[in-house]
Amino acid sequence: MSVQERKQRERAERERLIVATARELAEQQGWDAVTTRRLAERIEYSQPVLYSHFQGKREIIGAVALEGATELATAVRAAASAVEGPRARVSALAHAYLDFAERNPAVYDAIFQLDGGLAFAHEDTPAPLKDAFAALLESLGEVAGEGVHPGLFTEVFWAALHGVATLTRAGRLPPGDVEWRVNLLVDRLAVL
Amino acid sequence: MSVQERKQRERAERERLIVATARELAEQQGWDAVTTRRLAERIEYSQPVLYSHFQGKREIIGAVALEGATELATAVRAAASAVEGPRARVSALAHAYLDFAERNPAVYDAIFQLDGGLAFAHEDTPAPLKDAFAALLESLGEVAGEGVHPGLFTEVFWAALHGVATLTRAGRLPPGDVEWRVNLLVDRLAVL
DNA sequence: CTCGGTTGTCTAGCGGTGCTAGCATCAAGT
DNA sequence: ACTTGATGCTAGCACCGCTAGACAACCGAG
Repeated sequence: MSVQERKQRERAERERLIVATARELAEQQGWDAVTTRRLAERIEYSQPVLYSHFQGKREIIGAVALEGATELATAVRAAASAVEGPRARVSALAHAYLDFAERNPAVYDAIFQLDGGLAFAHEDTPAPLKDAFAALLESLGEVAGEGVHPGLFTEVFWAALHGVATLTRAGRLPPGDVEWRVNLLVDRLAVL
Repeated sequence: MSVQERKQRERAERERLIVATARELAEQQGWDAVTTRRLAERIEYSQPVLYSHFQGKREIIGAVALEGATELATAVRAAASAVEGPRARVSALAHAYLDFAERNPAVYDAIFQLDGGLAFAHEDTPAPLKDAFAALLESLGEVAGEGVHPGLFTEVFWAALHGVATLTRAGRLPPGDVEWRVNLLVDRLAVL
């Protein structure tokens, strides 16, 4: 028994190594550089080993996305709970969100831009993704305003943050003015 | 002279054919299906011909993006000028924008998601892109509110639309409720 | 302690990608 | 009519995601 357990442990360990290496490589050189060959070389195994853990590259991206979604949820909750009052909370949430996107661009892409084979907005959406949305909802639902469904309000506020995050990073919006943009979104969208 | 002119005309015609075919193929089967081989076969020339018109695939995507940006600007202006009053104008603009993104997903990606080698938010930004932003600014600048820079306001409003458009299409937001989302954005962000 | 069988990993290769070197062809200008 | 230059083609490079099949290492049974 113990032999099989050890092997299982080692296998799980190697799987974590694959995901961590893929993430590292993506952050360092972009997702284009994350090829199965390079990834295999970095973990010091041959290519087919990757396919004994994941169905394909898409599933590896998906694994990075789930890991990232968990961290995003944590970051958002931590920021929101660190301050008092709805205005400060929403503002802190927005900053935490944009900060995460800026500091982990590859992971953010894995979650929201790339095809990781993940389902969204269905009942079979993976838990980390649902939880990340829940983390937003916890703070944003409070400021939806009367007669506005908290979930729908959260979606719109989130979409606005997402737009700012992606357009900024893609060079479509000039950097800087983050503080200003967040203030505008919070002041106008949130009902305090 | 006339011979050279004819050749130049034919060459320009072929370039248009390449861009139109790339766009068509992308809309039909997605950008992944737009390979240089398939594209060459569709225009009934060999691959290297593509490279006598464009530096590479990226530049072809860029050409589709520029064409799309021009159309987007036109669509936005047409929608805005068709109605009276700031509220209706901004609402019409938002609908036109989201409509364009939904009906031309591949072109929208070429403009805003893919790497077409285009510069944004610099002085050497291609004219069609600057003009598309200008089209937004014309209507949105009016409702920025006092003390708020029209350009910065336009960027934020645009980012919100972009977020809604991309998240919806990627399945990250449930479809439907478009009317509702637009109303929320217009009512809260715009100062009427 | 040996021996089958299973389990795990690797080498090699398939069809595809973007891109290019170098050759053939054909038309224009002398 | 001949040369010359432009033009498009064939063939091939290095790389991609992915997989079949060979091979080695380890397990439990006798």
